Amino acid sequence: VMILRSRFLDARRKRRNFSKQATEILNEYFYSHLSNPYPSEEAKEELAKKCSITVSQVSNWFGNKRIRYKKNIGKFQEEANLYAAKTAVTAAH
Amino acid sequence: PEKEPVGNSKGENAANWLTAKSGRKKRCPYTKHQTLELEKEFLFNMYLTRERRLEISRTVHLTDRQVKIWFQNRRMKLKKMNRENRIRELTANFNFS
DNA sequence: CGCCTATGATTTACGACGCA
DNA sequence: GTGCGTCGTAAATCATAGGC
Repeated sequence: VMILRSRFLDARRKRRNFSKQATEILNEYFYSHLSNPYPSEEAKEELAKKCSITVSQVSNWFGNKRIRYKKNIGKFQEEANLYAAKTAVTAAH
Repeated sequence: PEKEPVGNSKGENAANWLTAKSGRKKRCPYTKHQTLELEKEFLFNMYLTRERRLEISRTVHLTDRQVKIWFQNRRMKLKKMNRENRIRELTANFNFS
């Protein structure tokens, strides 16, 4: 129990990158709303739940993503195409 | 409750978000000393009178607008910390109690 | 291992809106 | 009308995780 406790409390100190699945979900939303990538509070809550992160973390992620995307669209082109293709496939079925 | 609605109703309002907000002062990180003084004052009271604000702004060499905004931001930070601490306590209770 | 970049979080600064 | 409140955000910066 003590080990679990300390591990849990450490989790707030040490930053952890989000899981691959979480990043996947966030990117899917971002690139499928590229004309206006500003999720509502409700959408943020849903994304947070699906990604197992907090709403604040969702906000941080979108804030970082928007600024970094627009600072260098070229760098994200491949990623954009990838998710565009992915959502096109899921939409067709 | 849609915030940040610069006009924009429902429809397609394409790549306007890519437009940089220009004319804004560049963010300038405050010194340790400035932050410490502001934090001390915040501990004393979260809200400033005009008098106190002017006084502080002189001692830390910031404009009174900067001090006002710093307190606004600081209050938002505190609010966020409280929000997340409550959630953490609940989660901690669930794991081991 | 050290260096480097990607990434998540935090810090300034402001516009939009509310209220007294 | 003015002035300060919150809220959501842009943009820069910080801290460090992780890859090479």
